[in-house]
Amino acid sequence: MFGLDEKDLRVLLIQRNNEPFEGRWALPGGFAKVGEAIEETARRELTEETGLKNIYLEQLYTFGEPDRDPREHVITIAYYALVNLAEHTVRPATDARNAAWFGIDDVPDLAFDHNRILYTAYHRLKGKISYVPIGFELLPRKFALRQLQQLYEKILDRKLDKRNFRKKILKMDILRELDEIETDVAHRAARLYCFDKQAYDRKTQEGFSFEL
Amino acid sequence: MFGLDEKDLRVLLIQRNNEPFEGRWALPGGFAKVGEAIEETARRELTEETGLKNIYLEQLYTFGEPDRDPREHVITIAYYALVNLAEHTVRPATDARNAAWFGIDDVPDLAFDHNRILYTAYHRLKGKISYVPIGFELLPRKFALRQLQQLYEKILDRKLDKRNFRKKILKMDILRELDEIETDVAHRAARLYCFDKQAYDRKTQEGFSFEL
DNA sequence: GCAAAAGTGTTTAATATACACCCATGA
DNA sequence: TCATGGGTGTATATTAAACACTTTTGC
Repeated sequence: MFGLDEKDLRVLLIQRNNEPFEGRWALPGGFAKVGEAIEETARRELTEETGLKNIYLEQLYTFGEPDRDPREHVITIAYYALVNLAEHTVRPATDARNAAWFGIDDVPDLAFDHNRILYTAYHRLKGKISYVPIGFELLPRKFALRQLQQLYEKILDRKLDKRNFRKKILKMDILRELDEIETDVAHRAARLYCFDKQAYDRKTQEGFSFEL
Repeated sequence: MFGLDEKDLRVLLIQRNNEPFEGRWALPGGFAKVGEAIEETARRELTEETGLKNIYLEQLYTFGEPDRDPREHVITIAYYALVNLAEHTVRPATDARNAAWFGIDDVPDLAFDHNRILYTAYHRLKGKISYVPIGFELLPRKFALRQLQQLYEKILDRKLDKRNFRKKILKMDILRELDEIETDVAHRAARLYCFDKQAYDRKTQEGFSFEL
């Protein structure tokens, strides 16, 4: 689960309170139930562990080496989720487990092969954000272009030119310019925009493809 | 499993001789063993059903809706494979099951949700072939540029300009020009090339990225 | 000699890149 | 009044697209 705050791309980790790897940080997750669609399992676990519903969720990859779990052969169908931290509060599970957001560059040694899973997810996010408009899932519904640009800069890990970035994204015609501006900023307030999914879907059907 | 002949992109199907869906065509596959890495399962099944080894194999997606299989809740971790039909002969499994190559546009109603799985695989192939050099897996080791172009035309399902295509692919410097030409063709023989994986890997490390 | 595909350059349009200043606002 | 980010345009370089003829070879 990825979230974005003013500074960093962050990942939600949960501290294990059972063996194996007791005390270690790990990705949130749990076991599937027979008769439950696997995406439902992912959503259920997500809600149980964070209280979040209706957020962006996508299957990542399935990990099935026999020694991933020291107890027995466990197959993990990994999903990743995107959430905007400004508008969703994570309410950790009731069962006393410690949950925390870690900056993507400050992630410790995790339980099992979770560092590898996380790396795979970050890699996917990095690749996908340039050709599918999923970045908006990490921002508040109404955002300034600066926020969008910083999001891309953080995830792609390189600087972008302000004028070129604005030109390109606005020319796509998939942002709706709102009659609102930022509040509570210590400088000139920026105009707010929101992602226009209808426009995006329509244009996509007509052959348009997002690219940044 | 995808293969390419002179005419078409083809898919290997196997006719079921057990319930459910007895007599229907289906994607090749089988059950995983506890203690076996899932990619190993895929490779083992591939070899058992076709005799093929050492071919390109990549995890596709995991399908886990509870009603996919009328008998019980089965989770399928789908892989797709690419093979060049000119240099590999498919030797169907010994157990009397019928196996055949179908043109991608002539695939019948398959067992289970296999049409959906196949569609997902085709979609992945179509998307991936433009930015990862996996197309070469479908061609003989030595090939003419015409063959490569036709491959792209078939998979992307649109015509490409001959001069522009050649310019672009040759400029990448990832093909090695061989001192050989085609034989047994009823017209002027074309120069043969092979994919230079070393060069590709080196250039990739230096920041190059394939795109067609 | 003819059918079939190989091989080859140039022009034009579109897109990407590089780059700097004035403006509005809150502290 | 100063610090901070908002907002804007142009020139240049790069890349993509469109387009047609001559050459080679086998039959």
